[in-house]
Amino acid sequence: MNFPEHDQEQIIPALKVLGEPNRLRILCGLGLECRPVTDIINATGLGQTNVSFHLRVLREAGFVRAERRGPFIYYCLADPELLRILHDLKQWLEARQGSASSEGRQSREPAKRHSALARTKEV
Amino acid sequence: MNFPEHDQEQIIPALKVLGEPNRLRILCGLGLECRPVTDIINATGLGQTNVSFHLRVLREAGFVRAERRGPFIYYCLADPELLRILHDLKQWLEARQGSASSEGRQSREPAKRHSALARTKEV
DNA sequence: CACGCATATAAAGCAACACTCATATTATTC
DNA sequence: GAATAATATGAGTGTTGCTTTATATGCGTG
Repeated sequence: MNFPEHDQEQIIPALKVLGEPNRLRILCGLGLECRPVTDIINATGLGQTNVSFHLRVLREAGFVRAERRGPFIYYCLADPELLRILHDLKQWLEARQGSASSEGRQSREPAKRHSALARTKEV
Repeated sequence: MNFPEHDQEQIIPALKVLGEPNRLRILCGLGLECRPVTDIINATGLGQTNVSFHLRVLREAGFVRAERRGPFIYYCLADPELLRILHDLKQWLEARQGSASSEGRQSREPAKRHSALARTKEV
């Protein structure tokens, strides 16, 4: 599978939106039930203005829907299927956690002199 | 499906790493083939230092592997399966694009007086 | 229609992060 | 081992974006 730039540009805004802790918290906190903003404020402990800000971002990205009922505005997950995708990502990360031979740097092997034969080594 | 905070914290760093355009470009540009840094620099047109910076982030996040071959350091996708997950996300976004009744704001309906019956309306 | 509650918007402050410049490290070749 | 190529690291700068303070809008009730 390959991933042309056109497709990349399509998913980047979504990744940016999802990559913010408070925003993801709000999103996942919604679950399947619609909730008024006040509930979200209480559940997260964030400021009203801040929640409103993040909800706007989530709304404009199409992750949540908003509908007014009387004086309240209820927010809902636009499509619970999104959680499945996030779940897939989590699974993948967990799976990699075990098999990651070198998690970034190191490889504290005895340096293994460059013998012109063993020309490949992890960094 | 629900998504506890513990799981959220797990995927947020990954989302942050993937949500940066140049980084995603580097990652997807790798595809399945291992490439020396110079190739990446040429392919992307980014500065050497900048590419090196992003490669470090990708490496520490476990998205790419690095191995030295002589004077070059080759970078590889750690697991092509990741592209499948990104592809899923793209599919989901495309699917939503069509069905998104209100893409953020508006709903320019005739305001429909709050008749105590029709108490629900999109925002 | 004035008041109160629920939520949104605007503007300003501040922190995180991407990018660049200068320099260091590691490996190869002569 | 000095010179050169490939890549990494560190410090400084600018931008993006989260947060907050202040204010506005919309809806229900008396």
